[in-house]
Amino acid sequence: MEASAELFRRQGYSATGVKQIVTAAQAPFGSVYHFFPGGKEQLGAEAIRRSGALYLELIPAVFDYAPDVATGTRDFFAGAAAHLAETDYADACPIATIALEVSSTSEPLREACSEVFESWIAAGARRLEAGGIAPEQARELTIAMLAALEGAFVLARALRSTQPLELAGTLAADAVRAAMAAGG
Amino acid sequence: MEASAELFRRQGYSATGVKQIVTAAQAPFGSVYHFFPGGKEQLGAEAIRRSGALYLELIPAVFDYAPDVATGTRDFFAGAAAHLAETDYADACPIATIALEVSSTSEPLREACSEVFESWIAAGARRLEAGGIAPEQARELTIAMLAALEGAFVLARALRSTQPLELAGTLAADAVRAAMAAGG
DNA sequence: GTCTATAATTTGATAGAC
DNA sequence: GTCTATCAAATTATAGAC
Repeated sequence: MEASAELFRRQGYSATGVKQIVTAAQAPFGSVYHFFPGGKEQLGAEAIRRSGALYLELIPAVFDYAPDVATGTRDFFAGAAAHLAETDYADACPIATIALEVSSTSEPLREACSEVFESWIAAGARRLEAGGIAPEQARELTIAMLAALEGAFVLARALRSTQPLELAGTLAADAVRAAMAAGG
Repeated sequence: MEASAELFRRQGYSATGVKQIVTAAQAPFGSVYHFFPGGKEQLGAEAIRRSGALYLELIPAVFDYAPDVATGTRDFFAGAAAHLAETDYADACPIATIALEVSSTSEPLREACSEVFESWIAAGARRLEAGGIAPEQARELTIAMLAALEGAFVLARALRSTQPLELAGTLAADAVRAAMAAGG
Protein backbone atom coordinates (compact mmCIF):
# COMPACT_ATOMS: atom_id res chain seq x y z
CA MET A 1 0.00 0.00 0.00
CA GLU A 2 2.76 2.42 0.87
CA ALA A 3 4.64 1.67 -2.32
CA SER A 4 1.43 1.99 -4.35
CA ALA A 5 0.55 5.35 -2.84
CA GLU A 6 4.00 6.75 -3.40
CA LEU A 7 4.24 5.62 -7.01
CA PHE A 8 0.72 6.78 -7.86
CA ARG A 9 1.47 10.15 -6.36
CA ARG A 10 4.63 10.66 -8.34
CA GLN A 11 3.83 9.22 -11.74
CA GLY A 12 0.11 8.58 -11.71
CA TYR A 13 -2.10 5.53 -11.92
CA SER A 14 -1.69 4.42 -15.53
CA ALA A 15 2.06 4.73 -15.68
CA THR A 16 2.48 2.66 -12.54
CA GLY A 17 2.54 -1.07 -13.19
CA VAL A 18 1.57 -3.73 -10.71
CA LYS A 19 5.01 -5.21 -11.27
CA GLN A 20 6.66 -1.95 -10.35
CA ILE A 21 4.63 -1.81 -7.16
CA VAL A 22 5.53 -5.31 -5.96
CA THR A 23 9.17 -4.68 -6.81
CA ALA A 24 9.21 -1.46 -4.80
CA ALA A 25 7.41 -3.17 -1.93
CA GLN A 26 9.64 -6.24 -2.16
CA ALA A 27 6.51 -8.35 -2.21
CA PRO A 28 5.71 -11.40 -4.33
CA PHE A 29 3.57 -10.69 -7.36
CA GLY A 30 0.78 -13.07 -6.46
CA SER A 31 0.19 -11.40 -3.11
CA VAL A 32 -1.40 -8.44 -4.85
CA TYR A 33 -4.22 -10.60 -6.15
CA HIS A 34 -4.47 -12.48 -2.87
CA PHE A 35 -5.07 -9.34 -0.81
CA PHE A 36 -6.73 -7.32 -3.58
CA PRO A 37 -8.93 -9.66 -5.62
CA GLY A 38 -10.18 -6.65 -7.57
CA GLY A 39 -6.69 -6.23 -9.00
CA LYS A 40 -5.08 -2.93 -9.82
CA GLU A 41 -8.29 -0.94 -9.60
CA GLN A 42 -9.01 -2.10 -6.06
CA LEU A 43 -5.41 -1.41 -5.13
CA GLY A 44 -5.81 2.08 -6.58
CA ALA A 45 -9.04 2.75 -4.71
CA GLU A 46 -7.57 1.68 -1.38
CA ALA A 47 -4.40 3.65 -2.00
CA ILE A 48 -6.48 6.75 -2.71
CA ARG A 49 -8.50 6.38 0.49
CA ARG A 50 -5.46 5.62 2.59
CA SER A 51 -3.51 8.56 1.19
CA GLY A 52 -6.53 10.77 1.72
CA ALA A 53 -6.82 9.78 5.37
CA LEU A 54 -3.12 10.39 5.96
CA TYR A 55 -3.16 13.78 4.29
CA LEU A 56 -6.25 14.70 6.31
CA GLU A 57 -4.18 14.46 9.46
CA LEU A 58 -1.99 17.31 8.23
CA ILE A 59 -4.83 19.76 8.78
CA PRO A 60 -4.91 19.54 12.60
CA ALA A 61 -1.14 19.00 12.64
CA VAL A 62 -0.67 22.43 11.10
CA PHE A 63 -3.67 24.42 12.35
CA ASP A 64 -3.33 23.32 15.98
CA TYR A 65 -0.06 25.18 16.21
CA ALA A 66 -1.22 28.34 14.44
CA PRO A 67 -2.48 31.35 16.39
CA ASP A 68 -5.39 31.85 13.99
CA VAL A 69 -6.85 30.23 10.85
CA ALA A 70 -5.35 32.79 8.48
CA THR A 71 -1.87 32.03 9.79
CA GLY A 72 -2.65 28.31 9.71
CA THR A 73 -3.61 28.65 6.06
CA ARG A 74 -0.37 30.40 5.25
CA ASP A 75 1.61 27.79 7.18
CA PHE A 76 -0.12 24.95 5.37
CA PHE A 77 0.90 26.26 1.96
CA ALA A 78 4.40 27.02 3.21
CA GLY A 79 4.75 23.49 4.57
CA ALA A 80 3.55 22.02 1.28
CA ALA A 81 6.09 24.14 -0.57
CA ALA A 82 8.93 23.03 1.70
CA HIS A 83 8.04 19.37 1.38
CA LEU A 84 7.74 19.66 -2.39
CA ALA A 85 11.16 21.25 -2.72
CA GLU A 86 12.71 18.68 -0.36
CA THR A 87 11.45 15.82 -2.50
CA ASP A 88 12.73 17.40 -5.72
CA TYR A 89 9.18 18.36 -6.76
CA ALA A 90 7.84 14.84 -6.51
CA ASP A 91 5.57 14.81 -3.45
CA ALA A 92 2.67 17.13 -4.00
CA CYS A 93 -0.97 16.07 -3.64
CA PRO A 94 -1.22 12.29 -3.23
CA ILE A 95 -4.36 11.93 -5.33
CA ALA A 96 -4.59 14.84 -7.79
CA THR A 97 -2.76 13.02 -10.58
CA ILE A 98 -5.03 9.99 -10.26
CA ALA A 99 -8.09 12.23 -10.02
CA LEU A 100 -7.36 13.86 -13.36
CA GLU A 101 -6.41 10.58 -15.01
CA VAL A 102 -9.47 8.58 -14.02
CA SER A 103 -12.27 11.14 -13.75
CA SER A 104 -13.55 10.25 -17.18
CA THR A 105 -12.53 6.59 -17.33
CA SER A 106 -13.05 4.83 -13.98
CA GLU A 107 -16.07 5.61 -11.88
CA PRO A 108 -14.90 3.64 -8.80
CA LEU A 109 -11.60 5.52 -8.69
CA ARG A 110 -13.24 8.88 -9.39
CA GLU A 111 -15.62 8.26 -6.49
CA ALA A 112 -12.72 7.41 -4.19
CA CYS A 113 -11.04 10.69 -5.10
CA SER A 114 -14.31 12.55 -4.70
CA GLU A 115 -14.81 11.17 -1.19
CA VAL A 116 -11.28 12.11 -0.20
CA PHE A 117 -11.65 15.68 -1.46
CA GLU A 118 -14.98 15.92 0.32
CA SER A 119 -13.39 14.79 3.59
CA TRP A 120 -10.69 17.43 3.26
CA ILE A 121 -13.25 20.11 2.50
CA ALA A 122 -15.37 19.15 5.51
CA ALA A 123 -12.35 19.18 7.82
CA GLY A 124 -11.08 22.50 6.47
CA ALA A 125 -14.50 24.08 6.78
CA ARG A 126 -14.75 22.98 10.41
CA ARG A 127 -11.44 24.70 11.08
CA LEU A 128 -12.64 27.96 9.53
CA GLU A 129 -15.87 27.73 11.49
CA ALA A 130 -13.87 27.31 14.67
CA GLY A 131 -12.06 30.48 13.63
CA GLY A 132 -15.32 32.39 13.57
CA ILE A 133 -16.43 32.14 9.94
CA ALA A 134 -20.05 31.33 9.15
CA PRO A 135 -20.66 27.66 8.12
CA GLU A 136 -21.69 28.16 4.52
CA GLN A 137 -18.99 30.72 3.84
CA ALA A 138 -16.46 28.48 5.58
CA ARG A 139 -17.25 25.62 3.24
CA GLU A 140 -17.14 27.76 0.11
CA LEU A 141 -13.91 29.39 1.14
CA THR A 142 -12.35 26.00 1.86
CA ILE A 143 -13.25 24.74 -1.60
CA ALA A 144 -11.67 27.81 -3.19
CA MET A 145 -8.55 27.43 -1.05
CA LEU A 146 -8.20 23.73 -1.82
CA ALA A 147 -8.50 24.61 -5.49
CA ALA A 148 -5.70 27.14 -5.10
CA LEU A 149 -3.56 24.54 -3.34
CA GLU A 150 -4.15 21.83 -5.93
CA GLY A 151 -3.51 24.15 -8.84
CA ALA A 152 -0.39 25.54 -7.19
CA PHE A 153 0.89 21.97 -6.97
CA VAL A 154 0.35 21.52 -10.71
CA LEU A 155 2.23 24.70 -11.56
CA ALA A 156 4.95 24.15 -8.98
CA ARG A 157 5.81 20.69 -10.25
CA ALA A 158 5.80 21.72 -13.91
CA LEU A 159 7.72 24.97 -13.37
CA ARG A 160 9.93 23.44 -10.70
CA SER A 161 9.34 26.43 -8.47
CA THR A 162 7.68 26.92 -5.11
CA GLN A 163 6.51 30.38 -6.09
CA PRO A 164 3.02 29.25 -7.14
CA LEU A 165 2.50 27.74 -3.68
CA GLU A 166 3.67 30.91 -2.00
CA LEU A 167 1.42 33.13 -4.12
CA ALA A 168 -1.60 30.84 -3.84
CA GLY A 169 -1.01 30.67 -0.10
CA THR A 170 -1.04 34.43 0.14
CA LEU A 171 -4.23 34.58 -1.90
CA ALA A 172 -5.87 32.01 0.36
CA ALA A 173 -4.68 33.53 3.62
CA ASP A 174 -5.84 36.98 2.53
CA ALA A 175 -9.27 35.58 1.72
CA VAL A 176 -9.46 33.96 5.15
CA ARG A 177 -8.46 37.20 6.81
CA ALA A 178 -11.12 39.09 4.88
CA ALA A 179 -13.76 36.54 5.86
CA MET A 180 -12.71 36.80 9.51
CA ALA A 181 -12.97 40.56 9.40
CA ALA A 182 -16.40 40.38 7.78
CA GLY A 183 -17.80 37.68 10.01
CA GLY A 184 -16.12 38.35 13.35
CA MET B 1 -2.59 15.86 -33.42
CA GLU B 2 -6.19 16.72 -32.69
CA ALA B 3 -6.97 13.19 -31.60
CA SER B 4 -3.82 13.08 -29.49
CA ALA B 5 -4.62 16.32 -27.72
CA GLU B 6 -8.18 15.30 -26.98
CA LEU B 7 -7.25 11.89 -25.60
CA PHE B 8 -4.35 13.23 -23.55
CA ARG B 9 -6.63 15.86 -22.07
CA ARG B 10 -9.30 13.40 -21.03
CA GLN B 11 -7.36 10.37 -19.84
CA GLY B 12 -3.76 11.52 -19.62
CA TYR B 13 -0.54 10.61 -21.37
CA SER B 14 0.20 7.13 -20.03
CA ALA B 15 -3.29 5.75 -20.42
CA THR B 16 -3.46 6.86 -24.05
CA GLY B 17 -1.95 4.37 -26.47
CA VAL B 18 -0.49 5.21 -29.84
CA LYS B 19 -2.88 2.65 -31.26
CA GLN B 20 -5.82 4.43 -29.69
CA ILE B 21 -4.69 7.70 -31.19
CA VAL B 22 -4.36 6.41 -34.74
CA THR B 23 -7.72 4.66 -34.44
CA ALA B 24 -9.39 7.87 -33.27
CA ALA B 25 -7.66 9.84 -36.01
CA GLN B 26 -8.44 7.17 -38.63
CA ALA B 27 -4.79 7.26 -39.60
CA PRO B 28 -2.49 4.36 -40.47
CA PHE B 29 -0.24 3.27 -37.63
CA GLY B 30 3.03 3.79 -39.44
CA SER B 31 2.26 7.44 -40.14
CA VAL B 32 2.87 8.30 -36.52
CA TYR B 33 6.51 7.28 -36.80
CA HIS B 34 6.83 8.86 -40.22
CA PHE B 35 5.75 12.30 -39.00
CA PHE B 36 7.00 11.91 -35.43
CA PRO B 37 10.29 10.00 -35.51
CA GLY B 38 10.61 10.61 -31.78
CA GLY B 39 7.59 8.40 -31.22
CA LYS B 40 5.02 8.87 -28.51
CA GLU B 41 7.10 11.33 -26.53
CA GLN B 42 7.52 13.67 -29.49
CA LEU B 43 3.83 13.34 -30.24
CA GLY B 44 3.11 14.25 -26.62
CA ALA B 45 5.39 17.27 -26.65
CA GLU B 46 3.85 18.65 -29.83
CA ALA B 47 0.34 18.01 -28.55
CA ILE B 48 1.16 19.90 -25.36
CA ARG B 49 2.52 22.90 -27.28
CA ARG B 50 -0.34 22.89 -29.74
CA SER B 51 -2.97 22.66 -27.01
CA GLY B 52 -1.21 25.38 -25.11
CA ALA B 53 -1.25 27.73 -28.08
CA LEU B 54 -4.94 27.07 -28.69
CA TYR B 55 -5.90 27.62 -25.08
CA LEU B 56 -3.85 30.82 -25.06
CA GLU B 57 -6.24 32.27 -27.61
CA LEU B 58 -9.08 32.01 -25.12
CA ILE B 59 -7.56 34.81 -23.06
CA PRO B 60 -8.14 37.61 -25.59
CA ALA B 61 -11.34 35.90 -26.74
CA VAL B 62 -12.80 36.37 -23.28
CA PHE B 63 -11.10 39.53 -22.01
CA ASP B 64 -11.66 41.56 -25.16
CA TYR B 65 -15.39 41.44 -24.52
CA ALA B 66 -15.21 42.23 -20.81
CA PRO B 67 -15.62 45.81 -19.52
CA ASP B 68 -12.72 45.34 -17.08
CA VAL B 69 -10.18 42.70 -16.07
CA ALA B 70 -12.08 41.67 -12.94
CA THR B 71 -15.17 40.92 -14.99
CA GLY B 72 -13.02 39.19 -17.59
CA THR B 73 -11.57 36.98 -14.88
CA ARG B 74 -15.02 36.03 -13.66
CA ASP B 75 -16.16 35.34 -17.22
CA PHE B 76 -13.15 33.14 -17.90
CA PHE B 77 -13.93 30.86 -14.97
CA ALA B 78 -17.62 30.86 -15.86
CA GLY B 79 -16.85 29.89 -19.44
CA ALA B 80 -14.57 27.11 -18.28
CA ALA B 81 -17.34 25.83 -15.99
CA ALA B 82 -19.89 25.87 -18.79
CA HIS B 83 -17.61 24.02 -21.18
CA LEU B 84 -16.73 21.44 -18.55
CA ALA B 85 -20.38 20.71 -17.79
CA GLU B 86 -21.21 20.55 -21.51
CA THR B 87 -18.56 17.90 -22.09
CA ASP B 88 -19.70 15.81 -19.11
CA TYR B 89 -16.69 16.91 -17.06
CA ALA B 90 -14.18 15.74 -19.65
CA ASP B 91 -12.69 18.92 -21.14
CA ALA B 92 -10.86 20.87 -18.48
CA CYS B 93 -7.25 21.98 -18.82
CA PRO B 94 -5.62 20.40 -21.88
CA ILE B 95 -2.25 19.83 -20.24
CA ALA B 96 -2.71 19.61 -16.46
CA THR B 97 -3.12 15.83 -16.43
CA ILE B 98 0.04 15.34 -18.48
CA ALA B 99 1.88 17.90 -16.36
CA LEU B 100 1.25 15.95 -13.15
CA GLU B 101 1.98 12.61 -14.81
CA VAL B 102 5.31 13.49 -16.34
CA SER B 103 6.79 16.14 -14.04
CA SER B 104 8.97 13.55 -12.32
CA THR B 105 9.47 11.11 -15.19
CA SER B 106 9.98 12.91 -18.51
CA GLU B 107 12.00 16.08 -18.66
CA PRO B 108 11.12 16.91 -22.31
CA LEU B 109 7.41 16.70 -21.58
CA ARG B 110 7.71 18.59 -18.29
CA GLU B 111 9.54 21.37 -20.12
CA ALA B 112 6.83 21.55 -22.76
CA CYS B 113 4.21 21.94 -20.01
CA SER B 114 6.37 24.49 -18.25
CA GLU B 115 6.68 26.60 -21.38
CA VAL B 116 2.93 26.48 -21.97
CA PHE B 117 2.14 27.56 -18.41
CA GLU B 118 4.70 30.32 -18.73
CA SER B 119 3.07 31.57 -21.93
CA TRP B 120 -0.32 31.67 -20.23
CA ILE B 121 1.10 33.51 -17.23
CA ALA B 122 2.81 36.09 -19.45
CA ALA B 123 -0.37 36.67 -21.45
CA GLY B 124 -2.54 36.93 -18.34
CA ALA B 125 -0.12 39.32 -16.69
CA ARG B 126 -0.15 41.58 -19.75
CA ARG B 127 -3.94 41.73 -19.48
CA LEU B 128 -3.83 42.72 -15.84
CA GLU B 129 -1.21 45.33 -16.62
CA ALA B 130 -3.46 46.75 -19.31
CA GLY B 131 -6.11 46.93 -16.60
CA GLY B 132 -3.91 49.15 -14.51
CA ILE B 133 -2.11 46.72 -12.23
CA ALA B 134 1.62 47.09 -11.64
CA PRO B 135 3.79 44.63 -13.64
CA GLU B 136 5.21 42.55 -10.82
CA GLN B 137 1.92 42.36 -8.98
CA ALA B 138 0.16 41.50 -12.24
CA ARG B 139 2.44 38.52 -12.79
CA GLU B 140 2.11 37.25 -9.24
CA LEU B 141 -1.64 37.65 -9.26
CA THR B 142 -1.86 35.80 -12.57
CA ILE B 143 0.09 32.85 -11.18
CA ALA B 144 -2.22 32.66 -8.17
CA MET B 145 -5.30 32.88 -10.40
CA LEU B 146 -4.02 30.20 -12.77
CA ALA B 147 -3.40 28.00 -9.75
CA ALA B 148 -6.98 28.57 -8.62
CA LEU B 149 -8.24 27.69 -12.10
CA GLU B 150 -6.16 24.52 -12.42
CA GLY B 151 -7.09 23.31 -8.96
CA ALA B 152 -10.74 24.08 -9.53
CA PHE B 153 -10.55 21.86 -12.63
CA VAL B 154 -9.19 19.00 -10.53
CA LEU B 155 -11.94 19.31 -7.94
CA ALA B 156 -14.69 19.92 -10.49
CA ARG B 157 -13.88 16.80 -12.48
CA ALA B 158 -13.57 14.58 -9.40
CA LEU B 159 -16.65 15.96 -7.65
CA ARG B 160 -18.57 16.33 -10.89
CA SER B 161 -19.63 19.82 -9.92
CA THR B 162 -18.97 23.27 -11.34
CA GLN B 163 -19.07 24.80 -7.88
CA PRO B 164 -15.26 24.78 -7.42
CA LEU B 165 -14.87 26.78 -10.62
CA GLU B 166 -17.48 29.27 -9.50
CA LEU B 167 -15.90 29.70 -6.07
CA ALA B 168 -12.35 29.87 -7.39
CA GLY B 169 -13.55 32.38 -9.99
CA THR B 170 -15.01 34.57 -7.28
CA LEU B 171 -11.80 34.35 -5.28
CA ALA B 172 -9.76 35.31 -8.35
CA ALA B 173 -12.05 38.12 -9.46
CA ASP B 174 -12.11 39.58 -5.94
CA ALA B 175 -8.32 39.55 -5.83
CA VAL B 176 -8.17 41.36 -9.17
CA ARG B 177 -10.66 43.94 -7.95
CA ALA B 178 -8.61 44.51 -4.81
CA ALA B 179 -5.44 44.93 -6.86
CA MET B 180 -7.18 47.40 -9.14
CA ALA B 181 -8.38 49.43 -6.16
CA ALA B 182 -4.90 49.43 -4.65
CA GLY B 183 -3.02 50.19 -7.85
CA GLY B 184 -5.38 52.47 -9.72
C1' DG C 1 -1.23 -18.87 2.32
C1' DT C 2 3.12 -17.78 -0.18
C1' DC C 3 5.00 -17.33 -4.24
C1' DT C 4 6.63 -18.70 -9.13
C1' DA C 5 5.64 -19.56 -13.75
C1' DT C 6 2.91 -18.52 -17.28
C1' DA C 7 -1.26 -17.01 -19.89
C1' DA C 8 -3.54 -13.67 -22.80
C1' DT C 9 -3.38 -9.25 -24.30
C1' DT C 10 -1.52 -4.83 -25.30
C1' DT C 11 2.31 -1.73 -25.49
C1' DG C 12 5.59 1.26 -28.29
C1' DA C 13 8.21 0.68 -32.23
C1' DT C 14 10.08 -1.16 -36.86
C1' DA C 15 10.72 -3.49 -41.28
C1' DG C 16 9.63 -3.63 -45.65
C1' DA C 17 6.03 -4.53 -49.33
C1' DC C 18 3.69 -1.69 -52.29
C1' DG D 1 5.46 8.14 -49.00
C1' DT D 2 1.53 5.12 -47.46
C1' DC D 3 0.37 1.56 -44.98
C1' DT D 4 0.38 -3.48 -43.22
C1' DA D 5 2.44 -7.13 -40.80
C1' DT D 6 5.07 -8.05 -37.21
C1' DC D 7 8.53 -7.49 -33.42
C1' DA D 8 10.17 -7.68 -28.62
C1' DA D 9 8.85 -6.20 -24.34
C1' DA D 10 5.61 -5.07 -20.94
C1' DT D 11 0.85 -5.16 -19.33
C1' DT D 12 -2.81 -7.23 -16.01
C1' DA D 13 -4.23 -11.36 -14.35
C1' DT D 14 -4.35 -16.46 -13.20
C1' DA D 15 -3.11 -21.27 -12.34
C1' DG D 16 -1.14 -24.20 -9.49
C1' DA D 17 3.26 -25.95 -7.21
C1' DC D 18 4.95 -25.74 -2.79
